[in-house]
Amino acid sequence: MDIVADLGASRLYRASGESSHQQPQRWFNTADITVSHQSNLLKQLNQQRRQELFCDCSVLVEGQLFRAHRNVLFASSGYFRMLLSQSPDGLSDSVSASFDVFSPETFSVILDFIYSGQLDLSSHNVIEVMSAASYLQMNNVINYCKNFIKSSLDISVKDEDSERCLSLSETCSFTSGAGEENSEQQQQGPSSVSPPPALWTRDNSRSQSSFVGKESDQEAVKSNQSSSPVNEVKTEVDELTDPHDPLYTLPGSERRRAKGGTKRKAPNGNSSNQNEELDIQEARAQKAEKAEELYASLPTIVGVIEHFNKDPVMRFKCPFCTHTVKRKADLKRHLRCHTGERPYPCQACNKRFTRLEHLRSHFETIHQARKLVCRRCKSQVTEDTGHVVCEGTRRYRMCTSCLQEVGCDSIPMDILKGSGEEPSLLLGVDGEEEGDTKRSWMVNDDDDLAEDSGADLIIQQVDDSDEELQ
DNA sequence: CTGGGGAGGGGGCCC
DNA sequence: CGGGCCCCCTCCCCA
Repeated sequence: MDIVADLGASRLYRASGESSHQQPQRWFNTADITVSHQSNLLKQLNQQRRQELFCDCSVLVEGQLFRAHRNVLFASSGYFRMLLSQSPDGLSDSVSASFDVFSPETFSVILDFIYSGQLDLSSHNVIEVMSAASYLQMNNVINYCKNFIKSSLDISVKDEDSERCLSLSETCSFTSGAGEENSEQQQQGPSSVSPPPALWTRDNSRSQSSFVGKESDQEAVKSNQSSSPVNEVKTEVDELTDPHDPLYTLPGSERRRAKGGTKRKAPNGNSSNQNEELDIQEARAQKAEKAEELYASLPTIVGVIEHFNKDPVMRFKCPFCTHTVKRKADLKRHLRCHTGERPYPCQACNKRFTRLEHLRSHFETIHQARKLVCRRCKSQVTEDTGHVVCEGTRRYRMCTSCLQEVGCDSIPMDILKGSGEEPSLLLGVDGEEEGDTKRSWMVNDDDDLAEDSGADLIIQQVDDSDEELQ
């Protein structure tokens, strides 16, 4: 039976054994038969593996021996493909490959996937499986893990497709076809892998964000510089940089775009907005929780050895991308760009940051007018000559002459309503610091105004669950 | 349309 | 290991 059109939508087989240039006698669709055949074949192979029949290679993982078929491994893993093709006569029957970079349990999950198409993922093993898959260059497994993680983190699809929001199930099993991973699929990327239902569609649109482009570029460069098999696997960071917060947890470009697009969001007040806020907060809390879970479950296998000038250097590999860092703490910091976690909210404007230093910088620049530069003429000012101008929660300095030119009349003096208090620094519950339609202005000659007026930076690392609720 | 500046994000590394 | 600093990059806004 000759395959005429294989793997296409219509699997057409010729019943006769004629060569292709001859007229076919009859055609029939054998898609069902094919699926059934593949399934049976895989089942047979799996049985053989379990009974150690015809197993022609062995894999040693931390002392535990796994028997398998080299052709199956070859077909499933880029790593094994490389290994087997380097060896002149393939792997010998003796122990052929050994790994210490992941656990036997993890390899067992992957081997089961290779032989069954079933990937037994849980929140406890997903990172390790993903990292191992990265090492073994199994893009489809990586993609499933990414989807799994994404489904864990992507919990705020409340806008257009809230029904597709998925909470993290403790354990789930993704199913694919055979454990194949051909080069076509690698090139086609994630879209070529059948996604778990309802997990995929949304974020494909995000994959074109510029944030992703930036990182992808960087990673591409880095991976080119590395000879580590781990780093040869190009994963698409974007699917994981899954922002769910409408504003603050978006990756840079999108967030700014959203910020610019919705430019100055309306003051809070109506109930739908409040509900939305609550949703956002809830989503944030869940995201932070999942991020913590991820951090907690970070396995030691993220450590990889790279060689610089033949000196082995221990580095920690990001399970989401090809980036490696020297220190685990740096990896944790880096992971925030994947998890979207922003633990440092600005008390003045509620903007959130991934790092304390960014928050501090933002606060000093935006809310404390620390820059001794006239905003209008850009000239250097001193604490004495630079008058602090307040615009909403935003503060900056203007030199005396610019202030006179602009005229205090043109600067709407702030509506303090006689309270004598700083209006907009009262925890900025209006949200975005520039988001007020009713801008509050004031000129203050007190250089220490910011410090004295309750505008101190209150550093507060939150778990997202209960802050901003007041 | 374009270039400059501001703001934010991320990496490396020192303390 | 966390905090902090420096640097670089990107994006957006605005003149």
